[in-house]
Amino acid sequence: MPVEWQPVRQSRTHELVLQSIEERVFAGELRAGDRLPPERELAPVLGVSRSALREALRVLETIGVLVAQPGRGPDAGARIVRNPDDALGRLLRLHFALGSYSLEDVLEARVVLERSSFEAAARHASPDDLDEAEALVVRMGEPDVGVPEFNDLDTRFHVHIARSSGNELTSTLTSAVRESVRPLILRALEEAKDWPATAAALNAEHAELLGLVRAGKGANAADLVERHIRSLHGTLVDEKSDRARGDS
Amino acid sequence: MPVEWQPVRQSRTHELVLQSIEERVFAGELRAGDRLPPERELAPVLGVSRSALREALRVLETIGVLVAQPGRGPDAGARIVRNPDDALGRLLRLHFALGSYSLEDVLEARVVLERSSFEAAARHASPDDLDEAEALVVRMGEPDVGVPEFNDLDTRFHVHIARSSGNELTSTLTSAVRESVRPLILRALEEAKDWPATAAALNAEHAELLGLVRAGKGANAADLVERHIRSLHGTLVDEKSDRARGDS
DNA sequence: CCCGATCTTTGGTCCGACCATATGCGGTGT
DNA sequence: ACACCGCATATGGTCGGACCAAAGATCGGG
Repeated sequence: MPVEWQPVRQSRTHELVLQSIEERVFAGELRAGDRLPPERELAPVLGVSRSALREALRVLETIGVLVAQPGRGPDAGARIVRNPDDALGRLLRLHFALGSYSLEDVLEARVVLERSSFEAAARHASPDDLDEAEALVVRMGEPDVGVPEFNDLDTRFHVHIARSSGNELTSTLTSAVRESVRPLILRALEEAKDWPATAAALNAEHAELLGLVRAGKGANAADLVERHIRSLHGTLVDEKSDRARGDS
Repeated sequence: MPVEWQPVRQSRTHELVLQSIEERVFAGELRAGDRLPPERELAPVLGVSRSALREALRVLETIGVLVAQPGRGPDAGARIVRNPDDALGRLLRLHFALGSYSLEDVLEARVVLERSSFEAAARHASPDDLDEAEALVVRMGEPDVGVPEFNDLDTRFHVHIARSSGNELTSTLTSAVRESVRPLILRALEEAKDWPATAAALNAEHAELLGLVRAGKGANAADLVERHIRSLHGTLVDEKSDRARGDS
């Protein structure tokens, strides 16, 4: 009796439909790019109403496994896709907002994931990847960048490095985790005392990071990105407690 | 022109509803435990049909942010909750099945996450946590455990350590990533030549891991869990290529 | 042969009804 | 007074049918 009892509640037909479609995915019968039959055909085949079917499809859509387009032609209808990033991002954002994760948890996760990303990027990144990252750093270094754009570029820099590490999963996770704290970072940057100096300091680290990756010094890059992230999150924690005091 | 254009397509009312509810969550107006108004009340307030509202609620439910129960009383209705684990697990399982992530990606992610988990657990785990982990290892060591139960206990051991690391986010990620390859590991174990020997070997490592965590030797535990995971995934890769040859 | 109006397919929405479930209330018998 | 049984009610879940909107397909006219 090691496992706790858990509610059996089945009934809900849209879950059965979901299960049925999932099985096809697991069995490899449904692959990315495949089209599902039109709702009006599939529903009676499965023996459910169109509403129930639609709720199952909506679930698959939020998971990033399906997209639907009205109209006619090869691109219309419900298609199986692989787009986990938005789904994961939304999931983490909401749960972070609900307090499922503390800021410290996010910090540690970022450190762990991005250390790995930078280490792998130092080995696997292609010249094109590095050039693109370079362009982001250059843009961030220009004096006219506002806070929102800087935040956007910063996110893209970190995510881009993760992407060029060659690991889709960790890059997706990195992107999602970074996204989940984006509003916090944005507000922290907005309230920085001396914005140009802050931006310059942050971007100097970006340039150094990129240099280390380019030189193949993965271990050094990992250490630096850990410091980079920890210092930024340090200001966030202060910010958060400030706000807590202010709100109370 | 740094950012790519992206489709504007709004229209879909259930997405607007979703956005509206999300905003309340981000603003802190909706917190875990809160109840939403009944669908029949909320829909007209938002100016949408009940179906559209329901599809939005379904999205929130699959994200693990909402649960709904029929009936009457304080537990009935739609409630905000924090249950990211199932949602994340399903997401990764499906995307892994669709080939969004390679087995190597999952391997690296597991290594990175679990190294961190074991290192943190060596510092933060409570005696109760360790005792529970101990019970799992003991059970895994008994000779009558079948493959499915062993796989289940193994999963729970790794997830339990992650939980006791004190980091909700990495433990959720660990659990989800481990879940996504569960069927593969299950099949690999089932096809092991000498199952009792395999189980004993694996569990010896579990016992050693637990000992290191108990002794506070986080770095050693991290190294060992990395070897532990890599060796297991090594058999998985073989298994997968075997199957690829067989299926072709 | 090209262009535009119209048709057809397909997802998106709405409405109204009914079903299933679980609580709350009230009546009834002891 | 208390226990039990059954009905009312609130709530999510499902169903069926209708209509709307988008976008390629089709066909007719120039």
